[in-house]
Amino acid sequence: MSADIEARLKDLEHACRLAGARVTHQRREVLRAVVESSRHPDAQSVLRIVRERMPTISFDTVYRTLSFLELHDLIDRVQGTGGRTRFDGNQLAHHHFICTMCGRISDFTSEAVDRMSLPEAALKLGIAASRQLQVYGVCRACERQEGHTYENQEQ
Amino acid sequence: MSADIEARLKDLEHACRLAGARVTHQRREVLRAVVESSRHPDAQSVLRIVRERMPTISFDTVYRTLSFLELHDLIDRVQGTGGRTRFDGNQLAHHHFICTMCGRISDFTSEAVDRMSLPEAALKLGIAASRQLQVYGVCRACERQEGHTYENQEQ
DNA sequence: TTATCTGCAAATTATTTGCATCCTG
DNA sequence: CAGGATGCAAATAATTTGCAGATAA
Repeated sequence: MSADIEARLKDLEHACRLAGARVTHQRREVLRAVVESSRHPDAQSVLRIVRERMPTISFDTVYRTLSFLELHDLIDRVQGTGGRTRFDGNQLAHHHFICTMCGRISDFTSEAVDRMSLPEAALKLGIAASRQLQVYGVCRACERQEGHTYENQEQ
Repeated sequence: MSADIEARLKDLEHACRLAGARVTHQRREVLRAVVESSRHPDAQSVLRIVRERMPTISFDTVYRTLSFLELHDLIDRVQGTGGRTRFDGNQLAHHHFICTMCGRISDFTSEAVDRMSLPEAALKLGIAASRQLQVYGVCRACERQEGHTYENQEQ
């Protein structure tokens, strides 16, 4: 899913131009970090990733930039299991598999879900704009771990 | 959705007995507040509601109790639009309509979603245990407001 | 009784903000 | 050059925790 980062940077430039905002290195790097990671990183992870290329960036700039990118529809804010807000750079329609053991969020697509008509009950509530299915379960990695619970990690 | 609160209080007693924990007034009232509200309240709202019947309850007890109830599968933790964690007392399979304007979360059910088979892509990620569809859009109330935007509330 | 809970206050953790300086356009 | 952006440090907001007294079983 590490998408076409160049195209996404173009989108950033476009959004900045439209907003009369500036295309800074920080904005580029934060966007790159979120888009290139398939882990749906939280602000702290984004800071860690961006610091590899730009050691001087600060935490508050990361927060400000993430909000800026979200405001201009370049990334989404999602919530996982833990307390921290996480960010999603995948702008294509997709759904989430959320591991209830490790908190990992993985993307998958489903035309069936995208296309299915919503029940009356939902239509009555308002005008729907988008939808996302969240599937909760145990991911492959944790599943393997779990099988060995009795050997290496009680509870 | 204000369900059968008596049955839910029985569940609480059962869970407490099982855990060797005590059935306190605070636990009863916090559970009642979450179950009887269809608004998916955050901790602050729960505090406000519970204080009507129990003026001395403190914020930290609310937090501790919400965690206790979640741990024993009596309520769920959900994330809405804002930053705060919200709680869901509806234990039946259901889905959410989330208003992107006011943040209101409303429940609806859908057998179609509950029963549909997941795509290969999702099955490959791990063992799915449950699923929930999140529909984002504008709720009826905000829809009405929006129509009058130009008259009463610019932006 | 007696181990568990609660309320209080203080501690953490996550996120936001004021301000002087810096950098993009 | 000039106004928006960054980095620093300090402020808020949300949530958690230690402890002594209160309470359910």
